[in-house]
Amino acid sequence: MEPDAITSLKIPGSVVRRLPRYLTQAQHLRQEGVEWVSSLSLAETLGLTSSTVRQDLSHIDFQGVSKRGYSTAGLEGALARTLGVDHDITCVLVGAGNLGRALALHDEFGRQGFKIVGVFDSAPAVVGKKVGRFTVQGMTELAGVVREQKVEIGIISVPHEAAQPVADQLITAGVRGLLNLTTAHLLVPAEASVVDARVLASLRELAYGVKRR
Amino acid sequence: MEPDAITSLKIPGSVVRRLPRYLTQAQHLRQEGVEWVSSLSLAETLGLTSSTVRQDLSHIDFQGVSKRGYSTAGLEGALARTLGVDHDITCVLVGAGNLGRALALHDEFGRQGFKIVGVFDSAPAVVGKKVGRFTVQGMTELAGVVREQKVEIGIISVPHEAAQPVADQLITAGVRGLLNLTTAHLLVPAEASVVDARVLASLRELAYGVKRR
DNA sequence: ACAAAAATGTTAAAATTTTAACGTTAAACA
DNA sequence: TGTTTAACGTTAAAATTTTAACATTTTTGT
Repeated sequence: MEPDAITSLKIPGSVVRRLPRYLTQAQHLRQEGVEWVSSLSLAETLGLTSSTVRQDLSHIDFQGVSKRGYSTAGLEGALARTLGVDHDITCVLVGAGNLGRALALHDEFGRQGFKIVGVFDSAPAVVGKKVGRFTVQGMTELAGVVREQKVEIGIISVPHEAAQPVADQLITAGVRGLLNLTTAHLLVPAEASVVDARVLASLRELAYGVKRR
Repeated sequence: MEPDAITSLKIPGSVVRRLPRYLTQAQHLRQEGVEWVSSLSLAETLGLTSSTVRQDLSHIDFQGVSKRGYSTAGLEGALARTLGVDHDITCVLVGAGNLGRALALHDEFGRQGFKIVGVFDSAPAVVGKKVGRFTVQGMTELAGVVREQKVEIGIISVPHEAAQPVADQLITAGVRGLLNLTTAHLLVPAEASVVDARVLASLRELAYGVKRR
C-alpha cells in the first residue's frame, strides 16, 4: 500500500507536536464511548481554534464527515498510523537512577506500544540489580541487545555529562531515535532523531508563568 | 527595585521555552570554568542560529560585551532572575505512582530550587507509606499544606481521569502553576499556568521521527 | 594612540504558523 | 424528494517567529 504522496511528504514540526494530543483525545473519547468529535469540540478541549485543528488533520490520511465531524476510532487509527505508533516500538533505557527506574516501571508506555527490552547502567553497583521485570545490564551488553532486538529508540536518563557518549553508543549500535531526559543538548547524525523530554525546563517555564502576576 | 519596563513586559512563549536551555548551558559552562560564551557558540551547541540567540537574550535584563560575548555567570544569574528561579519555589506532588515517586526522589529538581514539601495520593493503601524522606499524605490534607507552606506549584502525576479534579483542588487551595505529567488537558483559570511535561507525546513525536527515513 | 576585528544589539526581511473566511459536502428532517 | 444546515476542507490573510544584514561598540595588538 503506497503511502499518500501528499500527506506523507513532510508534516511541519509544529503540527507533529500536536498530533499526539489529538491521538490522546481520540483515544479518551473512544474509550468513553463517544463516536464522533468535531474540530470545534477538539479545539475547545485542547485550547486551540477549530481552524488549527482542521488544518492539522488535513495532513493525515483521514477524512472527516460533513455534519458529523471525525469518527473517534477512525481518527485514532489514522493518527497512530501517521505517527508510526500503530505497531510496537522496541526501546532500551540507559540510566537506572530514580527517573530511569520509574520509566521502566511505568507500564503506560508499554500499553501505548513502547516496549522496553532492556535497562542499562554503567555503575557496577547497579548492574545485576532488578528493576521490575528487568535485570540491569552493563554498558558492554548494550550494542548486542540493540542489534539482536532491532531496538529503534533509546531513552537516556543518565547524568548530563554522560549523555552525549551514551547517545553516541546508542546511535552506533543502530538506534534511530533518542528520548533525552537529561538537560544536555545531544548531537546526532542527520538520519537520527532526538526529542528532549524537558522536565526541568518545563518546571522553569512554569516558574516564569507563576512569577508574572 | 522597579523591573525594567521593556524587558519585563512580556516575553513571547517561543522565547520563554528556550530560556531554560540557555540557563542550563550557562550553568554547565560556568561549572566547567568557562567564563565567556558567544551567541554563535551557544547557537551551535543548542542547534539554533546566533541571530535567534541574540534576539532571545535581548528580552532579558542583561548585556553582552563586544568582542567577548556573554559572561556565563552573569547570564546564568540574569536568566534565573527572569525565569523566577533565583529563589526556592515550593511544590507539592500529587500521585505517588511510579512516576510521582521518581520525581520525589530525583534530587536534581531540589538542587535547582524546586522544593517539594509534600507528596499526596488518594489511595488509602499508599497513604502513610514512605517515599524517600516523605510520608504520603491523603488528599484531605492537601489544602492545608498548600496554604500553610504557601505552595506555588503542583506536580500532577495521577491517572489521567483524575487529573482535572486534582488540578481544581490544587488551584482552589492556592497553587498558581501546574506541571501536568498526565495526558489529560487541564483547564485552569486565566491567572494560573499549566505546563505539560509531554513524556508520552515526546515518545510519539519520536516515533514519527524514526519512521520517516 | 590608532587601526583592525570580533561580537553585540537592532532593524528589517523572510519564513512559518495561526486564524479567519467561505465554498462544498452530506446528514437530517419536513 | 428537496431544503436546511452543521461541519469539513481549502484558500488567503494576519500574526508570529526566525533569519539575515549591518551599524556600533570595545577589546586587542601594533
